[in-house]
Amino acid sequence: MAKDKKIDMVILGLLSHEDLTGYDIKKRIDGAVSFFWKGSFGNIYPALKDMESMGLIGKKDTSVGGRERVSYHILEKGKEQLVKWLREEQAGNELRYETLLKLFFGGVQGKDISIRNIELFEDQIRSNLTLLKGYADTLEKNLDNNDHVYYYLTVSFGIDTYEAYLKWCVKAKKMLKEKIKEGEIL
Amino acid sequence: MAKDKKIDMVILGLLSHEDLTGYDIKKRIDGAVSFFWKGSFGNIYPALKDMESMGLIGKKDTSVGGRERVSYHILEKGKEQLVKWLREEQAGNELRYETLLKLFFGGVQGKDISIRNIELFEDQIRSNLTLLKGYADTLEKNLDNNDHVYYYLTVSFGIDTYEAYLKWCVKAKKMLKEKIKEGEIL
DNA sequence: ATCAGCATGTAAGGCGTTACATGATTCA
DNA sequence: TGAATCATGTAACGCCTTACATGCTGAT
Repeated sequence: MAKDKKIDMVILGLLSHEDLTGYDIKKRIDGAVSFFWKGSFGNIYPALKDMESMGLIGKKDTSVGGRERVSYHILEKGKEQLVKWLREEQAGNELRYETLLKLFFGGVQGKDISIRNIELFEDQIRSNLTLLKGYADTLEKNLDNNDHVYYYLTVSFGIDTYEAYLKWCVKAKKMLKEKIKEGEIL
Repeated sequence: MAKDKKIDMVILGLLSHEDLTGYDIKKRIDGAVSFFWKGSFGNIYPALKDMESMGLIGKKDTSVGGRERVSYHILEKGKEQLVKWLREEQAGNELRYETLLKLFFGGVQGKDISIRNIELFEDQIRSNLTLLKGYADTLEKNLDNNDHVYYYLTVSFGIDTYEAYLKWCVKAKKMLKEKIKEGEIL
């Protein structure tokens, strides 16, 4: 009974679709997954090693010329663990919004800083939104592929929430401009 | 030049409003802040100790009877650090949505599990939403207090995004029911 | 020739969670 | 009397990030 480390689940999930190298896995995570999960090499390679030794995944040397390349594929035991995790009726959803933290404590200085922080957040969200819409366009084209439906749903979650964020930004800036009256310095 | 550990900023922010014990700080974080930031005793007490030794905050024994009690208050140097952080034009906003991770890999088994996971998410969001609306009601009553405006904005961020989540849940369940045709087992 | 991208990995350090350990007070 | 809440803290462990270290290949 392993401990269900989340990066393991991400890797198993990706490998359930196709064989991948550690480097590939990183690229996949940095793609459409990145807005709801992250991974790093220092994270991925050790996980790969562990799961291989536990018999969850298998490896194959796919080196080309002098360039080292190790591809991993999922094994039966790995698939079982993946499904077990999917069936568990609990999910740790966590957000850490430094922007909100700063806003929460915005009162300690002038409102300009808070407005500026919201604008920075807006910019960040807007560019993420563009990326997500790009993914959505591609996915929409073949929703007959079951897997694409699942991908599309996560992407549309991102789009919907980011759009809600942007609406909130407008409202928040307006409220700060109207409601905060300050005889402040700094 | 300290390292801007986020829990330090949370504590400095809270102490900028009122003197608090470690226990109080935990309670504050578990309140309206909890949906965008978390903290634990094993996190808070050491941070308090460090910041006291660095001269960012001061402590006072406020024991009552035999019950030990240490209250902390913010010092000038602590306030400077807080403001410095607020002015930094970058914010690490991170979400880790296990629900979305599970959905992303939903294709490896039947859609029922994915629908079930969305329903569980919905329940979780709905009860959080009720709490947030409670906070919002209280805060709305005196928005003449500048601090309350800031609190209100973070709470309304939560409400707006949670409402967007719920709308997405309806859409996602519908799409899974319509689009996924499976001759699958298990 | 050089730079970007492919490719693998380790090491140190940072941060946080969980569990443990202890004890007082208040209220039913 | 016992449970809940107040209150402080430590220790072990787990996980991840960052930086480092190395080397090949393909395109300009």
